[in-house]
Amino acid sequence: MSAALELFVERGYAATRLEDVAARAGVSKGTVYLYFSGKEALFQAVIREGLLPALEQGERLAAGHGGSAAQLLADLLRGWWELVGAQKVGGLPKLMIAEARNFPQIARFYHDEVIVRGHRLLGQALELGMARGEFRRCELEPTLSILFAPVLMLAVWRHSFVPCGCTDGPPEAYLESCIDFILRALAPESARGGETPT
Amino acid sequence: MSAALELFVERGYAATRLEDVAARAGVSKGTVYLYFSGKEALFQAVIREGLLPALEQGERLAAGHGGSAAQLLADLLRGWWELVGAQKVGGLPKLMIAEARNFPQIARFYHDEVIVRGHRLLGQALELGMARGEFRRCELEPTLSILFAPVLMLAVWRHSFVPCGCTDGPPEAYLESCIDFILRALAPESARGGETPT
Amino acid sequence: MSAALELFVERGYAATRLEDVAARAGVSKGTVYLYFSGKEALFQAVIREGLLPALEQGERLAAGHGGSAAQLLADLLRGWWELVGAQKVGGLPKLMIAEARNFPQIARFYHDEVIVRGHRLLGQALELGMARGEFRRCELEPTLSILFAPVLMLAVWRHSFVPCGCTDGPPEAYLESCIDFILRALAPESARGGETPT
Amino acid sequence: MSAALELFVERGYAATRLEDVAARAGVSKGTVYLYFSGKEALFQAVIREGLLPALEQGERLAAGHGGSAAQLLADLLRGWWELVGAQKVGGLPKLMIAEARNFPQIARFYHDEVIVRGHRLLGQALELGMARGEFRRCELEPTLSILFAPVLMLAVWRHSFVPCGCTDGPPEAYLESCIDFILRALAPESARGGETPT
DNA sequence: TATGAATGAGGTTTCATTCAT
DNA sequence: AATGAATGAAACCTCATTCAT
Repeated sequence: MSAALELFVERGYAATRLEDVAARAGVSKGTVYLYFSGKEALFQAVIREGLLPALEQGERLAAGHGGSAAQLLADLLRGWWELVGAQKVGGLPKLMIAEARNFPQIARFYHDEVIVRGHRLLGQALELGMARGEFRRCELEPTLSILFAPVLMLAVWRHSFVPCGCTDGPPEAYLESCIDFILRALAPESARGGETPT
Repeated sequence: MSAALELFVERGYAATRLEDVAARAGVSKGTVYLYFSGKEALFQAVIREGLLPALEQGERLAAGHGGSAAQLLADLLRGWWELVGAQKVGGLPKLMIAEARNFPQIARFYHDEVIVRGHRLLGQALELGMARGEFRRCELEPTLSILFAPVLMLAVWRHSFVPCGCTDGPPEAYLESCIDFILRALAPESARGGETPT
Repeated sequence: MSAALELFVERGYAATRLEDVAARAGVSKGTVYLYFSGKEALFQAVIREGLLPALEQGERLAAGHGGSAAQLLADLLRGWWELVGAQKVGGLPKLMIAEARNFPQIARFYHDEVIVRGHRLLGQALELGMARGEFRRCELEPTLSILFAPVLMLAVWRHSFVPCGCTDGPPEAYLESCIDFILRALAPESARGGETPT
Repeated sequence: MSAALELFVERGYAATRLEDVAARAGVSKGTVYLYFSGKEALFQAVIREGLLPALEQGERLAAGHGGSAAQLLADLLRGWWELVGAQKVGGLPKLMIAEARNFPQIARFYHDEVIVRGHRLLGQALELGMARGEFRRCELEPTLSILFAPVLMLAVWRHSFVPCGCTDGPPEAYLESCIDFILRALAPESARGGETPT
């Protein structure tokens, strides 16, 4: 499954040959069929079992957090990067983006069990911050999508343009820039001089 | 080429059959070979000729803009959405993310001619804002990647999860939330009460 | 389809490779898929279109017949042998016997459209003979199955044991022995001295 | 071997997976190879050891028979049905018909050791009847094939069309009809009024 | 210019067979 | 004696590509 994850992320579903997966896993082609009923089942397994452990760890982190909302938010983003973004499973977002329309069922699973659950996690930090007055009041849903987009894109980039030699895509060091950017955007209205002009 | 764009975006490169491209274009399979030497050449053409017109229009818009930097930035983002994100070419980012590693040459072209050039365009607005004191001072490159990520992700979403029935993906109205979010994050330091805590 | 018929009859469905069918037909493997959606569809076509023409001709023969019932019956059997048994389609009974359980739907089609219809044809001759007093009175259905069995077996033999060098399988001359045997068994009771002892 | 017999008869040689044979026999796949050197050897064993016991019993029955030739013939046919046709080995004729051309050596064995020997057995009854004047004089070989065809077909049918729901194929009750039919056809010429017309 | 029949390399999948345990 | 994980040859099927019309 680790070999399959790598190759699916590298090449996409259709361009990945089961024979290559087997070779990278150090077994023969037929052996793959002992454990997965076919290519699609292997894909499902890769998706389903890829991110759930990281999510659970994230939920534990949130539950045991004692600092400010800003710190919790920052820690969640840094934790996500360490546990997901910088790992092999960090390729899953790219993979799901690429294959969602070809596997709607799996896409819905990923949406419901990963994205929604991840938003719920970040949403707790956001609500906490708003309740405490650390953050300005804002709508939960669009804000969550927006604030997570840069760090998500960082992971997507690592598995698409970066390996092509386009190294000036988002460098990893910019994770801190993301966090800074996000926290500034969430700062309370009262602390600022004027409104945002359009 | 329009048919090819649609299908490549929907299904990815490998899963798109030339026969389907031909069928959607209303011609026969052989006819495709009269205009493109093969599948890869068709893919190249789709990528190369997809976004350049929109970029040029964006550059014209920037050149003739007379308002504030914030307005210019907002107009560029809105213009990108109207001309690119909401159009069929709005699927190109998803397509390039999915296929970059399979076509490194094309990825580099896309990076150099689309991404870098797009950043240069947005960068002008950013620099203008910093020079005028409308925006706080910040590093150009990470900030550009970060501020464009949410709206880029909006387009990517439209072509991956949204067609799978995951409708709570960012709706178009959230474009304005993006702009608001970005402008808040770019607001000058002096206008704010405290530093961003970590 | 002619090549497919030959090979299916020779080797059975599972042991026939599509590539061999293509080779015998003088085309390439892929060409088969232009005309049939797969192996099973090819099999269906072979069965469905194999015997119907011969049946129709048999029905025409019966309709225009003016001789005695015995002559009609004999002509039908001889005609069946010439048009079916001695031809390539004469392998279809063997094929259907071998594959019926693997393709129940096709078996039912064959039963309804070939066997039942064939029995109806022979049944006309039998009923005519009984009405005229040429044949003794007997139940239609078992008698039809019984009287057709020897000539059917002759065709089955030709495509199973005969090609294995078991040449003392029924030769074609034995068709006349069949007819003689059958007509004797159908002779009126009154013409005979005693009952059949058991 | 019992499991193999069932499955070979049901599905044919090629479509039978050794794994299914093992499963139906309640052992593992590897165990089959402890007793048979491979699939073909298993097939051979099934054929070779399937019908010989029944034949021997038939020969004993003939040796100890004291009744009329007609009674002997009828008893042989009834005995064959009970011991072979109605048993699992009754599927062997269908199996051999289907696979003869794929296994010519086995086909010749079956022909020499089963068919020829069976004909010899029936032939004794036929010769006895002709010598006694119970039966008309006729050529031995074609007559044997012809008279055995209906009851053979009954067994073949049981394993091909009947399991497909084509129940109006030869019902088993028709065994007696067969015997009646055969004995009528074998009745002496002198007992009949006229010749068989053609 | 446009077609579509034909091709064959290459993919997924099956399954007889082996062998260490 | 029995197992079952592993193998790889071979089958079915797809589809990019060609070419005569």
